[in-house]
Amino acid sequence: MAGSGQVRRPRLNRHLVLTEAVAFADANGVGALSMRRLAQQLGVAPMALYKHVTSKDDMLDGMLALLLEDVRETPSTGQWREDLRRRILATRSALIEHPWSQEVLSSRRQMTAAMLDHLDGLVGAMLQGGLPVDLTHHTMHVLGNRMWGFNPELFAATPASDPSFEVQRSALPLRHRHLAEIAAGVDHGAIGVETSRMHDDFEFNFALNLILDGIEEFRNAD
Amino acid sequence: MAGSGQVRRPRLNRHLVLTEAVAFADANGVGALSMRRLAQQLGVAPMALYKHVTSKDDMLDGMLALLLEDVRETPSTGQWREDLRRRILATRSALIEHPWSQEVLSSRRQMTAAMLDHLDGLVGAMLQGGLPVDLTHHTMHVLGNRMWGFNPELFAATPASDPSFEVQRSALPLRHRHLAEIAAGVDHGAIGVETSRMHDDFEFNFALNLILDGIEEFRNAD
DNA sequence: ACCTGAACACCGTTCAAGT
DNA sequence: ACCTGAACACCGTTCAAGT
Repeated sequence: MAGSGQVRRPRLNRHLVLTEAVAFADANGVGALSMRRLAQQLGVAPMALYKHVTSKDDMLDGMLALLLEDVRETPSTGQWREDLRRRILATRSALIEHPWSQEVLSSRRQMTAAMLDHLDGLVGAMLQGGLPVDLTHHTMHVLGNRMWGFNPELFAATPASDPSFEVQRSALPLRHRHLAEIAAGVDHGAIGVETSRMHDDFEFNFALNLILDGIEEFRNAD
Repeated sequence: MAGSGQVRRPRLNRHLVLTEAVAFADANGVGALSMRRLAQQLGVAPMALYKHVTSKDDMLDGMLALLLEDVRETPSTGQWREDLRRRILATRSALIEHPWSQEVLSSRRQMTAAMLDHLDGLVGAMLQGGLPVDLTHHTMHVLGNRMWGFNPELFAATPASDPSFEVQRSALPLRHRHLAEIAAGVDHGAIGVETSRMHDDFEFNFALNLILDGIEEFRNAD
């Protein structure tokens, strides 16, 4: 007679765990999302989840990947501004539909494959639309915050001491050609902490001046 | 002989708790910051903290307020672009010096007094520099992400059902004149959920077009 | 007024065990 | 191959008590 949670239990798998986790976070917020509560909702012992997800962090990364998957299906028009606008608005819609995603995104310390795929799609839209490489690079920085809703510089700066840094860099051309292409523009030798900070500062000021100049023009046109 | 943690204990107070919490988060990240560990570092029982801080959330808000205090001291030049640039760069420096702040900011669901003070200072710099009210309003939205490092729309949208909404709104003119001034520009009757979403959408697209137009100009000038 | 100790209801994750 | 139960080392916060 106890009608608590799910009655059917259609055999767990990663996708089911992730979709259920997304639904739970949508309904109750990430703060309330715990492995134990999610397991209970799935009518399963807490440790059953760990067969399909290596940790809670892995689960959170998987949840974000789920959101970004939808965005990747945005069709291409061949015009970079229109393509870019559509993709960015699609990303924004996804993040707004799942308000917890912003908080989760800003707590991640590593770029996941899903995030890199997503960025690569954006860069691809610009390059295929004929935008020069250097301007494409700048544009990614200008738009960074506006897509994710947080500052990507903070985790683009993978410390050089991290051994996974070199692996990630060498793997770039294979999975993310477009990212590799704009990275080649700045990659003279190793990027130290100082250099990378200088680069970030440059990009930030570029974006800031762009915005301020635009506003000033509006003002003078009035 | 056990040299664990602090030896002196100069009587707890709110400021001491907050500065120590900031130092702890700087050193170990917010993930590692717990009431128990902070108490241990201060050489005090966990519950001693609760005399100076009402909850962990209150402590996190206090920590952010501490960072924003420094920014408020930015001197004024009378030129809105220069004043704005300085304040934004000062904010950014503060957030970068304390990397945990972005994550904490994006987990807050309410604007605190400290955040409103900060925004009010920015709006004040623009209005006093002669920028029209409506353009000042737009500029705040364009710059939103770039200051905080996340999208302020998400928590500017206080639900109308929240009783504290009206209180906050009526208290605005007293503490935050400049914010009240730009709010008056859109505040025709109550702002429902639909209207506020439409407004956010408009601001988002305004910012996006501004950036894209700026980039396009760079491209053509090449 | 300020701090303590024990307790409550939680966490993520391990390990050995079940089927 | 997939799931369970008990256990470990944690959480934030309450309450009654100490000084």
